[in-house]
Amino acid sequence: MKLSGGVEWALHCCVVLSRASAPVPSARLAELHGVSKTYLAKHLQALARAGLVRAAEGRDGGYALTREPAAITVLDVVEAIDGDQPAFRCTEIRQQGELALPPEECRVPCGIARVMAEAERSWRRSLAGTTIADLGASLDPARLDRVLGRG
Amino acid sequence: MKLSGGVEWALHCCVVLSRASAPVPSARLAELHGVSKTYLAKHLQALARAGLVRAAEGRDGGYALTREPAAITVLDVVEAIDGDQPAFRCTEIRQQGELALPPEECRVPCGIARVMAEAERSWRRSLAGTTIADLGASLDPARLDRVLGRG
DNA sequence: GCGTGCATACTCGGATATAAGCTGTCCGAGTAGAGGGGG
DNA sequence: CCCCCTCTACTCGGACAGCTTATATCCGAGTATGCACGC
Repeated sequence: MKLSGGVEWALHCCVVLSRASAPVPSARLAELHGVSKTYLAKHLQALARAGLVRAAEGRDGGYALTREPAAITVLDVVEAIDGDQPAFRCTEIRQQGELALPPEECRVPCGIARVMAEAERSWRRSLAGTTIADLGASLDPARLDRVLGRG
Repeated sequence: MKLSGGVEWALHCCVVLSRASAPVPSARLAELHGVSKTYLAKHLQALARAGLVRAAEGRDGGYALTREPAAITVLDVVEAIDGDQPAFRCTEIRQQGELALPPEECRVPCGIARVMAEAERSWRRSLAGTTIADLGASLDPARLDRVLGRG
């Protein structure tokens, strides 16, 4: 199991945006973090599709958060980048092969699927317990504006 | 994020092995579940490398569990198939680019990495709370032996 | 009748092709702002 | 002095290759069993 590397980039970008006083272009965000500009742009598009950020076009445009940082959880960002499909997908093996169960015994979900789903719920609940505001608390807005202003 | 499809196969196989009275060949396990024989064999090798099952060679050989089913957790199987590396790997973005932090401020792990690691711990803890014995409770050993005996 | 040796068929194990998804890149469409000209 | 038009430069957005990883497969090495033979 591997999480897309873009998740880390997107989280750092959201933290920066939460403390920025004006929209920040995607190329600028890439420079701030030392990552690929074009590839980061792709992930920012995903954040925009999920409704977490809004793109301002034209000169002096860029990305900005659509909500208060305290209203955006880490889970929101992870799902925007990595998709909201569960990591484990039950293929109903219990109904296949020689050991197949009759359909009347398959009204309730497979026990294996239940365990995996419950674990993912724990994972999501944990991620939803931290917001962008929490992560951005240690970032000095003055320092950010100074770095952004020079650009 | 996507979990290897082999995890589901491996879990079902472990449940069968926990209720079987003799070693079961990999080809037989594949027929029981209606999946690819050769590919399942690959995953069973992974279980053997992890020490969860033991392969008996030669005629009437096959796979058997090495421990009591109650001593094998779902997490053990997941890590055997999918690897024990964390899904999120911090690349220390905070130390790269124009917004890089000085090394003396990076003694403690990055806040983002901490959140992701804690979520994975919750996920693993949940998976470790169920054993193969729990999953196999609903499988009738008599029926299994009947299906295996016909082979 | 019993022990031994052998042939056999069955098992696993690793090395090998194929497909999918993530990673990374490029160029075109659209827009907000700045500057110049006219009223 | 104010308003309007144009022009430019900058932004995003989707379409296009490269590469690592997961998926699926094949064939060879090794071994426990069953049988035949000799004692």
